[in-house]
Amino acid sequence: MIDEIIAVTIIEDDEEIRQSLSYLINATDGFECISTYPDCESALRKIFEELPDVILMDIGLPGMSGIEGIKIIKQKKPVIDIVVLSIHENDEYVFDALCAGASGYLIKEAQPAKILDAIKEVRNGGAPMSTQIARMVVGSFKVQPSPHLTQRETEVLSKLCDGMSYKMIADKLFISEETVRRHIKNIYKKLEVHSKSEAVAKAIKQKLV
Amino acid sequence: MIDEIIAVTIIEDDEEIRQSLSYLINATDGFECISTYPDCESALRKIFEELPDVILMDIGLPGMSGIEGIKIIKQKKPVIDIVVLSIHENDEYVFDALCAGASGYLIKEAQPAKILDAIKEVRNGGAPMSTQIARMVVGSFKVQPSPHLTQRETEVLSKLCDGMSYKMIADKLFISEETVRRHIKNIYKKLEVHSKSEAVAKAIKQKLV
DNA sequence: TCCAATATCCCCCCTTTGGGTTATGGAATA
DNA sequence: TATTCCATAACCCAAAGGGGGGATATTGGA
Repeated sequence: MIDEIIAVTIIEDDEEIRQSLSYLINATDGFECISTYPDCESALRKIFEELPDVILMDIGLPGMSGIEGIKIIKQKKPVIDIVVLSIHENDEYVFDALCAGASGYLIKEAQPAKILDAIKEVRNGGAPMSTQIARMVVGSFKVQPSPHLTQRETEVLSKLCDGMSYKMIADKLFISEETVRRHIKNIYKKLEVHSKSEAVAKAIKQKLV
Repeated sequence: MIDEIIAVTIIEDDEEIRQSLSYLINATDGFECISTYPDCESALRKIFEELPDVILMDIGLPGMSGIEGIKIIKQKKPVIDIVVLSIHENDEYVFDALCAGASGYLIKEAQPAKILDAIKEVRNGGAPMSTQIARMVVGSFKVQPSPHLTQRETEVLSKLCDGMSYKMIADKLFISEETVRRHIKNIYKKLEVHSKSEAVAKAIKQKLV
């Protein structure tokens, strides 16, 4: 696996960047740039025959956005690893790109060696990212301190999130529907909400369940 | 900043690991291990006076779990960076640890140089992780293809997730409540759910909104 | 040109939910 | 020991939600 040549495709509208990346890749042992495209549309017509191992993908493309392109490629060929090339380190598109299926996220100013490392790393099952991006991603997991729910309340809330009605919850927990209502009233107070859907939304977003 | 010595605290129940890490850190320029603890309880009694820059934290501790410890430390002193040391690369606790506030996640078998790098990296705003872990984290963002909702339906669903009632949605979109009902019926069909809370839960989990 | 999808609206009927109030026994804690 | 918190339970009432019909207008393709 490590000995094999990694086939890379570049999708990038800036011709200079495209060519210098392509040159860099072809000049390095173990890498081959098998194709380059200035936009997603033209790339999508060909890459499913070419089947590169890794795609270096710009986000700010003319026509179809890189995000859309990633979605389509990953849906059709999930084995292709996609590494995003972005201009800014602190990019609002990071999460969109990862949600769409990108496995890595680099800034264009990254040194050539970093880019080659990233290609190798993504091929080995890693997720190459700049340090700032990694911290953003990790930071997105952090949950803010939430109001304290009792054990029973948490239990009830979790069943609410499963879509159960008061009656179903009552049966499941072997308590009366009235008690379920009581717990839910208390939950609403603590979460400062006034309906099931608000409670469910808050519970899921704040990972209360 | 870069010139300053990074103060490190180690929380780790295995004495051998604890001491060898401590030795490693103290033997390296730019690092100082200011304290070590075999469990969270004893650490929590002291670290808020010692104020280390970085804590290397084991997860599988006797008594209070590392996850709990991270929560408490980050709640009280968010500036302290916490890097988790775990035994297995493919650890089920990764997400719990990151949600609790950890900024990095390493395996204990990592080479000494990697550990020192990680401490430096986390101090520079990065999120040091092994490649497998990084891929897990990034992978958790990917959304699976979802049933197609029309633009109007997505709009209505998003307002449902905000906790709005049929009536409020109708007013907001300048349509009748009946039309809102109709859209919601169609949404339920497509999502295969039978209540607002189920729809909201599904929408948020699958990032439909 | 006609069909399918979409967005809009209306009806009926019954269940579920949300907010208010009150009460009791047990456990924890101050 | 006294007090507070928790889980349990009941009642009332008005509003909201959910499932079943059916109807009309627009739009964009096949």
